[in-house]
Amino acid sequence: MDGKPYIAQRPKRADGRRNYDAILAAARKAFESTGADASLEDIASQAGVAIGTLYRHFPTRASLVEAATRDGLENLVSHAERLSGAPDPLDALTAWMREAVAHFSTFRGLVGILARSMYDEGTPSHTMCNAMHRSGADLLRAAQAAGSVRPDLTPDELFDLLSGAAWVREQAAGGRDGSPRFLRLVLEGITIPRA
Amino acid sequence: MDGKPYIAQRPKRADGRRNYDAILAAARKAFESTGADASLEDIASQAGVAIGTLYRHFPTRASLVEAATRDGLENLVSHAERLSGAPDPLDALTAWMREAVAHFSTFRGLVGILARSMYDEGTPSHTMCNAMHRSGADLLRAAQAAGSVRPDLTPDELFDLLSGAAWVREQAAGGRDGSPRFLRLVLEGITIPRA
DNA sequence: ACCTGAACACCGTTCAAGT
DNA sequence: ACCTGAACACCGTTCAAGT
Repeated sequence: MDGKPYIAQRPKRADGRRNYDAILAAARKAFESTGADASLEDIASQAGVAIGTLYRHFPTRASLVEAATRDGLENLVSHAERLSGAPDPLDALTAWMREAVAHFSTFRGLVGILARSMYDEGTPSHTMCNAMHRSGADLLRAAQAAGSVRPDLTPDELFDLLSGAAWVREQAAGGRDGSPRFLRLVLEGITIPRA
Repeated sequence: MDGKPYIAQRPKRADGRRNYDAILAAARKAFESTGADASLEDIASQAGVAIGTLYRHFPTRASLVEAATRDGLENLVSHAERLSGAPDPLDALTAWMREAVAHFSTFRGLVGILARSMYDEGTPSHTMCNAMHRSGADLLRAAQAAGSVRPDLTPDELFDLLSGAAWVREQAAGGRDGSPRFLRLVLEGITIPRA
C-alpha cells in the first residue's frame, strides 16, 4: 500500500561506515537479549552514537531489523540453492526447514515481522521474504515430485507451518524447548510414508 | 517465580462496579481494534474514568487482559466438559480445537500472553490456562483411547499446535485467512486414518 | 472504598546547528 | 555527507488529596 520501503545501505565515508557497523552490532545484541522492540536509544548509546545518527542510517525500526537479519537470511536462501537438486529431495526440504525455523526465531518478535513482510510490499524485509518464498517453494516442489510430501501443500502453507514452528520456539526460548518436537510433528504430518 | 498474581475482582460498591464494567468494555473494544498493547490511557478515557481508576481495578496490563478474556475462556472450558464422553471422541476433540483457536486469537497479542501464562505461575491467566490444559488433555486422552489420534502426542504438544495455529490466524487477520487450512493440516497430521 | 489528576520517568521521533 | 543533542509528543505508572 506504501511506496517503496527504505532499505538501509552501508555508507561510503569512513566515519559513517564505522557508525553504521557499530549500530548494527549493538542492535543485534539488543534484539537478541530484549527482542525486536528493544529501545532504540539504548542501541544508539551502546553503539556510542547520538540518536539522530541511528535515525539517519535506519529511519524506521523495520529498516534496522532488516539490516540486522539480512546476512543470515541471505545465507538461508543460498543454502536452499545449494540443496536444490539433492539426491533425496525430502531430506533437503526437512534440513532447510529446520534451518529456516532457527533463523526465523533468531530473536523475539522477528518471525512476526517476517510473516507480515511476506505479504506486505511496503516493508523493508519484503524482498528477502520473497526470495525465501521462492527457495522454499522450489524445495517443496521437488519433494512433492518425488512423492515424499502431500501434493496439495502450497508454498504459502509451508511458510505458515514454518512461521508457526518458529513462533512456538520463540515463546519456549528460556523454558522447555517445544520447537524441535513441534517441527517433527509438522513434518510427520505432511510427509507421505515411503511405500 | 513471583508471589500470587493479582486477579481483578468486580467491586461491591455501585460506583466502583460501574467503572469496572465500563473499563472492561472499553478494553475489549481497544484490544480488538489495536491489540493487547492498546494504550491504557485511551481505554480509561473511552471508559470515562481517570487513569488512576483503571490502575486501581487492574494494577497490571496482564490483569486487565485476564479479566477481559475470562468469560470467553471459561466458556471454552465448560464446553470441553460438555463434549467429554461424546460418542465420537475425535469429533469432540477437533470441534474443541477449532473453538480454542478462535478464542486464542480473539485479538492480536492474546495467544502470546496465554502461551507464556501456561507455564508461568506468577501470571493472572495461569489458573485459566491450567483449566484449559486439563480440558484439552481429557479430550485428547479420549481420542487417543479410541485409536483416533497418535498415542505419543502429549497435552503440551497439543497446546503448542493450538497456539501455533492461533498465532498464524492472528497474523493473517485482515489479509488472506490461512488459519482454517493450518489447523486442518495439523489435524490431518496427528490423526490416524480409520482402518 | 473509591475517584481524580498532577507529577515523574522513559522513549520515539524530528530538526536546527554544526563539521 | 554525516554527526550532535535539544525539543516535543506520547504513554506508563505512582501517589497525595479528595469524596
